[in-house]
Amino acid sequence: MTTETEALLSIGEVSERTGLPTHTLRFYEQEGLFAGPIRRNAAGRRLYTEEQAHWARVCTKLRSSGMPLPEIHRYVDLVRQGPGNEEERFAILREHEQKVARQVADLQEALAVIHTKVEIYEEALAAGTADELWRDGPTCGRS
Amino acid sequence: MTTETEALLSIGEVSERTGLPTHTLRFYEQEGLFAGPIRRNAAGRRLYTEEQAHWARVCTKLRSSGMPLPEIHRYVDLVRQGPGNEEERFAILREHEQKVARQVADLQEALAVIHTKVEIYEEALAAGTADELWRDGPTCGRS
DNA sequence: CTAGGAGTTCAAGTCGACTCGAAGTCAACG
DNA sequence: CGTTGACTTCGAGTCGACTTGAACTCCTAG
Repeated sequence: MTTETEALLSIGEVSERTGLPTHTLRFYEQEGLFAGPIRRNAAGRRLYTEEQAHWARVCTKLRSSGMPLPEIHRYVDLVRQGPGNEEERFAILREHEQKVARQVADLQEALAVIHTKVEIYEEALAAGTADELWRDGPTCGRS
Repeated sequence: MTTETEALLSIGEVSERTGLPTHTLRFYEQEGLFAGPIRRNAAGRRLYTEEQAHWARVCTKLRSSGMPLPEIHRYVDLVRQGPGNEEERFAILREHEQKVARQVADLQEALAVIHTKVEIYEEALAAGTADELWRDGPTCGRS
C-alpha cells in the first residue's frame, strides 16, 4: 500500500533541516534513537526518509527540553516493538511533558528573582544612587 | 555604622537554607562566587553572614537558570571592585534575564510539540485505535 | 575518655552529550 | 587524472559542574 515514492534525504540535508551536525545525527543513530534502520545507497551513505527527518526534528525538541538520550531510546524501543505498548509510550511522553512544565515554572521563578535585581539596578541607575548598590549590602543583597 | 549584631551561620545551616550540599558551598567559595571573604571561627570553620547566605540562594537561581559559574564570578568580581561599575553589572543581569526569557520561550515551544504528541496518544487510546500509532507512521510521525 | 558527627583541605573521579580527528571511500568536475 | 568536498567508521577527547574520597580536626554528649 505504501508506495516507495518518498524522496530520500542525505545526512547533509537532514542536518540542515534539523540544525543537528552530521556527527550528531550519526551519534543519535548509533545510540538507537531511530526506530527503523536508516537506509544506505550503493556507496554506503545514509538515506533518510521524510519521517526519519521529522523524527530527528522531534528529537531536537525532546533534547532541548531535557529528555535524556536513554529515555528517548526507551521510547523508540517501544515503537520498534510495534503495537501493544501505547500506554507505556504515552506514559513516557506525559511524564516528560510534566517535567517540562515544572522546568518552565522553575525558570519563571528564577526569572522573577533576576528581574527584581534588574529593576533595582534600573532604578538606582536612573536615580543616580547606584553607589548605594554595594557588595551584598542592604539594597543589593536583600532583594 | 553597621553594627556586628548579625547572627552567623554554619555551612550546614546555609546548606539547609539553600538546598546546596556543603561540598558545593565550599566549591562555590573556591570558585570565587562570594564577593567578601567568608569568616571562620577559632576552629577554622566557616561562618556565613545572612547576606552571604542570601547570595548563595540567589546563586542557586542564577545557576538553575543556566548562568555559567564563570559569569557569576565575573559579576561578583565587579561587586568586589566596589562602586563605579554598576552599568556593567546591570548589563550582565539584563543579558542573562533575556537569555532566560528566550529559554522559557524555547521550552514552551518544545512543550507544544510534546503536548501535540501526548494529545494524539490520548485520543487514540480513548478511541481504541492506538494500533494505528505505529513506527514513524502517518499518525504518529507527522505531528 | 571516647564515640559521633560536623567540619576542614586537597585531589581525583564522574557524568552526559556531544565533538573532534584520523584515515579512508566515492562521485563529479575541469 | 587529480582534486575537491561530502561522506564513511572508529575511537578518543572535551566540557562544565559538580561529586566523591581520603585523611584529618574539633566540639559535645554520655
